[in-house]
Amino acid sequence: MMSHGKNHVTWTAMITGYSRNQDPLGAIECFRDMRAEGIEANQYTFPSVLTACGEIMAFRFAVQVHGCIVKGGFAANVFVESALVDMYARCGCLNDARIVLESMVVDDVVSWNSMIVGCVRQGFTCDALHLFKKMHTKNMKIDDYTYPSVLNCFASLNDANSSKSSKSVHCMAVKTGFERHVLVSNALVDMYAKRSDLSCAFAVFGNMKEPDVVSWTSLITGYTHNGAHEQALTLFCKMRISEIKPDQIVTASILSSCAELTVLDFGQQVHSDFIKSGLRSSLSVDNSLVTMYTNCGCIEDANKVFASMDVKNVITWTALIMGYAKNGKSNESLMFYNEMIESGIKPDFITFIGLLFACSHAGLVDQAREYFDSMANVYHIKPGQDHYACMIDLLGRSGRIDEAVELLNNMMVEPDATVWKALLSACRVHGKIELAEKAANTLFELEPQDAVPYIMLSNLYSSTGQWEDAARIRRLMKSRGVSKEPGYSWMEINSKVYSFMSEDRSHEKSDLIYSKIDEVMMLIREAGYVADMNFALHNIDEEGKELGLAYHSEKLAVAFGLLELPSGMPIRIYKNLRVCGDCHTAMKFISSVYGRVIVLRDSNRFHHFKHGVCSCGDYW
DNA sequence: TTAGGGTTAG
Repeated sequence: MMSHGKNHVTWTAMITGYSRNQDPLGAIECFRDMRAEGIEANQYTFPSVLTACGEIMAFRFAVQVHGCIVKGGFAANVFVESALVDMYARCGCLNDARIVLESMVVDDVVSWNSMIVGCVRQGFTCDALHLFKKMHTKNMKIDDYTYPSVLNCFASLNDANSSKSSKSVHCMAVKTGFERHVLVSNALVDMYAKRSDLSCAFAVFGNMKEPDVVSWTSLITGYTHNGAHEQALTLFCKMRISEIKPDQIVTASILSSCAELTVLDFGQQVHSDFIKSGLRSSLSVDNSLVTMYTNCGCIEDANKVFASMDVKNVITWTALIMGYAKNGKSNESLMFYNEMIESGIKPDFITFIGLLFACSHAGLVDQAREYFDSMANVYHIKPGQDHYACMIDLLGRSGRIDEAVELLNNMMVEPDATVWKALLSACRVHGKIELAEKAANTLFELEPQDAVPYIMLSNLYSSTGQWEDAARIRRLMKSRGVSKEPGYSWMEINSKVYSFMSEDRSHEKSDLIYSKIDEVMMLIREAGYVADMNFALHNIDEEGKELGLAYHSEKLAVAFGLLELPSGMPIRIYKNLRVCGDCHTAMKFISSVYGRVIVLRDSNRFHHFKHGVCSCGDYW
């Protein structure tokens, strides 16, 4: 008897409804109720319920459904079979999916598409491509669902060997007219962007009649992943002009570029526009916001976002751990790590980079050792070059050079340039010339065009008065055509960016800035500042050296800030290289003499100067 | 019944 007057058509309509409205649990419940009522499912019911199972990977229930299908005699229906392939593929059971696929009498394009997607999702790109080739040789129909999955394979196979094949598939799509489908062009833009072929990505994008938010996102993240963050921001603005509304995905992506560029104004605007849009926030948007705010030195705002999050994952916690460490709050950073573990979330490869970074900037050698050992022992994560570099940096800074060397010699993998640079930098701090020479020579071979080791070694010679050796290294550098990235500082005042090079006189208010510096230097000298000649690296007389130090880019910037910003307002300065020791000391004095908060973000971390003290505890 | 874009790292 049919209860409530429902027949199998009504039940099927309900199940399909739940399934289409992305309520897989509802669909499965409904299917159960239908069975409990004694009503048999048919070839229309099974595909819907199988889709729901695949959606939430309800594998065991799905196997029972498969049993019903066989018993009910629906196993030879092509719709049911393709739904089975899709369900098994989504549940990660590629073998079961393959068994169903191979038992089918007809070559059904939907089933083959599902199989290909399943392989791609599980990372079996070669199998996916093999299936695609087979479809081609069998002369099967290839449709607008097939292309995106296949192109996705080439997106993840970013090697030179697959370049030709990826272009052939693109040609096929053009010849067969499928390139005109938005999903296919989007997959093409994404594929080229992920293969770092931005000109091809841009060409496909440019040919699109109506690029949608996905097309824009693919292009924007292409620029982001290739380090072209400014261009990513420009594209985002163009997207807004063309009246495409940003969604969660593109918002998360652009905020990560804002974080990278530390453009707080832009990031805040993206944040408020997103709130105004009325879209619900997502985990990735919130994660990007936490990173953006901590990277811009706004711990409070990052905290607000963090506190508002109902769901947090390892990325959220890692962003916070890293953010606090960068802002000189290592103890809080480690506290968050403990909270993360207590909440049952496991750290990953990157979490440990953050942890070691935190330890490194607080001089917590023993604790770092414990974390480092726990990586392999507790979490079975193999330490990478970055982790070794952090440890060597940490040991070096705390004067344990021998332990640093020992760690380097016992590495499980061949040390790369990152690790040698950490050792070289440790030598710089502790004046270990011989070891520094060894590290620098290794680096000259590993990365001959990198200016950093030349500069470091030359500076080390200068600081010990070995001017001849310093000059020799500079000549060597010049003869090899290596050029140094010039140091500069910049600041944003009323949405305008002002940048300064060392001894820069190009600014329109140059005279005022230089007289302000003279005043600053005089006042801080009275307060006890003494120039640190270790950082004056020219073989000139003492007075000349001191003048050179006074005109470092960050000092020019702070003088400009004192002139332009009302008293009581913090002065925020960004620098592309690490702050020098002398400037660091000077900033402390300036913060106390002028009663100003100075926030200086260098290439490594934040320094918050207040009342003569820096948040880094002079350890950076 | 099948398809596309994302978040943490010196």
